[in-house]
Amino acid sequence: MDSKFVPTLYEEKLNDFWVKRGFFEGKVDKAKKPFSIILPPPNANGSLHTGHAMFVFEDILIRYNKLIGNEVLWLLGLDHAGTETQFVFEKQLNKQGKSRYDFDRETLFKMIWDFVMENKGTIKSQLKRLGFALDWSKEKFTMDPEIVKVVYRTFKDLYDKKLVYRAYRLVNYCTKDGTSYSDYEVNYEEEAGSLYYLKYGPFEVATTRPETIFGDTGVAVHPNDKRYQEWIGKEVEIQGPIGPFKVRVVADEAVDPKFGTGVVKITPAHDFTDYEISQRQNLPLKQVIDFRGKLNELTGQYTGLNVKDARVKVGEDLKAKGLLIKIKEDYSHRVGKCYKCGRTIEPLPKEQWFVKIKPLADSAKELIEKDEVKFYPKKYKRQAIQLLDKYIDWNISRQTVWGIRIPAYFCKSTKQWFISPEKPSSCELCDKNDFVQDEDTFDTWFSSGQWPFATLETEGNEFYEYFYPTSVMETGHDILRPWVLRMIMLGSFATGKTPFKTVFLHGMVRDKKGQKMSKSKGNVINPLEMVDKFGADAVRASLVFGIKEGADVPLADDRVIAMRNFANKVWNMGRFIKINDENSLKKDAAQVDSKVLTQLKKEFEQEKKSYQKYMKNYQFSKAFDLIYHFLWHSFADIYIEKLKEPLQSGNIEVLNLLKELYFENLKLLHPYMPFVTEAIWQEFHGTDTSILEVTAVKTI
RNA sequence: GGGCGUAUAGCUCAGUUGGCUAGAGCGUUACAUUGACAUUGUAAAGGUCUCAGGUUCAAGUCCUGAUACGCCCACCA
Repeated sequence: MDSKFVPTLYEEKLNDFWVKRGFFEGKVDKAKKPFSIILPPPNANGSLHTGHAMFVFEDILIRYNKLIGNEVLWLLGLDHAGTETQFVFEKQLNKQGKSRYDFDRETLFKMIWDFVMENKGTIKSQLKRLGFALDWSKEKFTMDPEIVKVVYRTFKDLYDKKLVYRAYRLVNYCTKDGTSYSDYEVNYEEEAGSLYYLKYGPFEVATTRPETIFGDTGVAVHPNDKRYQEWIGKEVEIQGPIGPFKVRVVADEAVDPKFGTGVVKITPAHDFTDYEISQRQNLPLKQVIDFRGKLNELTGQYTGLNVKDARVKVGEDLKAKGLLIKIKEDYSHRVGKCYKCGRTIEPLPKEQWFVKIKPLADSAKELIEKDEVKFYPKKYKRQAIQLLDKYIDWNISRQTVWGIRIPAYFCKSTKQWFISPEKPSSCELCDKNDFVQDEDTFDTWFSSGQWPFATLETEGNEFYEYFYPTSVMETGHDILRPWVLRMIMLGSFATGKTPFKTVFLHGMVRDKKGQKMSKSKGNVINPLEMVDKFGADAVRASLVFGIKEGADVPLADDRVIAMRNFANKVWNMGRFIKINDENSLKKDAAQVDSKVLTQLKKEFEQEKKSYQKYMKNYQFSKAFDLIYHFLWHSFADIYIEKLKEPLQSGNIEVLNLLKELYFENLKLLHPYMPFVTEAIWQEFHGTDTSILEVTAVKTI
């Protein structure tokens, strides 16, 4: 054995060896207990980032379960990541001075498809470099035809059970990306604006958006506000920039009588609160801003102006007409921004497909409350329930080309929608064939929300029955709501079962100072560079060592170096034992105090017991800490030192005990540091053997 | 405004149902060793465990309150 463990000499070789031996190809084996994890599919639009390195927790679980003799499956998959990917791709196009409008739908789709296929390869090789024991023989992609079939089936089932409906309502629309988004793809930011106080018929109102005045269809006051009782229910005439118009005065609880004058102008088409009021009060909806973010033909001379310019112009013109009372400058308020491009989100009315959430959320809640799905760390159970309580209907339509096209067909003669995986041959109502397919694609989360059962189904019924529900869903706590909860909702809807028995949520990877990584801060670390420098074992272990489960973890050189040193220490323990193993048996060997051996055995038994307990409770950091301290500061620093002389003089009892306990510890350590442990194993037992072979494992 | 979380050594973090003479990694200091390992060993310095009350024989650990920071949710015309 070398005097140092050099990761680069082993990593690729061992990875190939594991794949070749098929250790992690999931098979139906009724004699064994199944243990399955579905990899949260990385977005196939770039390369691996530090967050993906946290999948190490899944690898620990998979390797541990393999070692204790379970049949494991860690299913590899990738996500097409609809709007995300299209956004990334369009940025590339823009660099070449082009835009998505330069291409027709089919061409654009094909271009993105090629782009994604290229990235898929990159990501897979990166996952492999981290030593992840995925089942490389069964790769899934969210746009695989078999997956799409399942997604279509779920959509139809939801529709048939009245849990999908089409509605014309306000959506979050990004006029730059040209698509609507769901509610939490909008980030609210504090922004300084101007608050305009307007003369508004008999009232005075305050607004940050005077340009929406053309879409006003009502004016609201609080029902108990004594100042305005006489007006409620009446129609009043308002002087506007392009002449007078009439609105109805309504009384609504949503109005805060203490804010401003206690009077609100209602623009149902361009403000969410106003939209809700209009629904309650039966006020008409009048769209005056189009999907490019410009004022439309209902705004007279303002037609074609973008929102920002129109705001200033309308303000000026109202002032000229004596309708502007005052402007409060530097008025700080919160504005919705597109989470991708940062542009202000425009609430616009649009016809879209929605999932009715309440029944789905209720059944998901029940599963969680009954612990059919368990959460680690435990605090997320309560958080999950709270989030489910607040879930609102889910807009699943996206106006992007890249995605799974919604299988909905509109019959132009009957004006009816039909849900069907393929274009219907004729209309059920009119017998004509006059269909047009919905242009939109599904929200990515609609397909990834079906991931566990959809992927397993494509492997056949027996396979599905064996591995579903999966054992653990391990992912970042940031996608509890958009992904984990949706999987529970859609999974239980489609299969009648929870898609996974346990949820384990890890924290975020930070830089060495504990700061969030971001391109603008320039503190982004590429995990693969760390692997190049220090080895995969070291990078993996550094993400686990000394960090409470679920907490954020700093990815820092000194932490990785410490783990590289540990790997080397373990290697050298083996080297020392091996050197003496080759000396072997002498008759005049030095004797040893048997108490030392008893003490060593006892310490090991305790270590093993605690290890098992920690692994069972998902306390990965503690289990690792245990091995770290036992191996380094007991086994090496105390026992090897104490037993050095007997060992070197050929005491076979000592040699055998040290060997046995050392190998046992390699097994315990293997889930955390697969490469160094396997490399050592092979140094002792030959390169055609593996620590992963069940025959090698007797005592964990 | 609602919810959650965190405050422990210079830095990054552990500390399970209260028993701690409070630990680890990195850093610092001294010494040792090229004898499995300098990616090493031995030892040392360094903490009124954010603050104020309370429960208890006993509190970093439980309760109440305060302060600071972080996250999630709702979103103000």
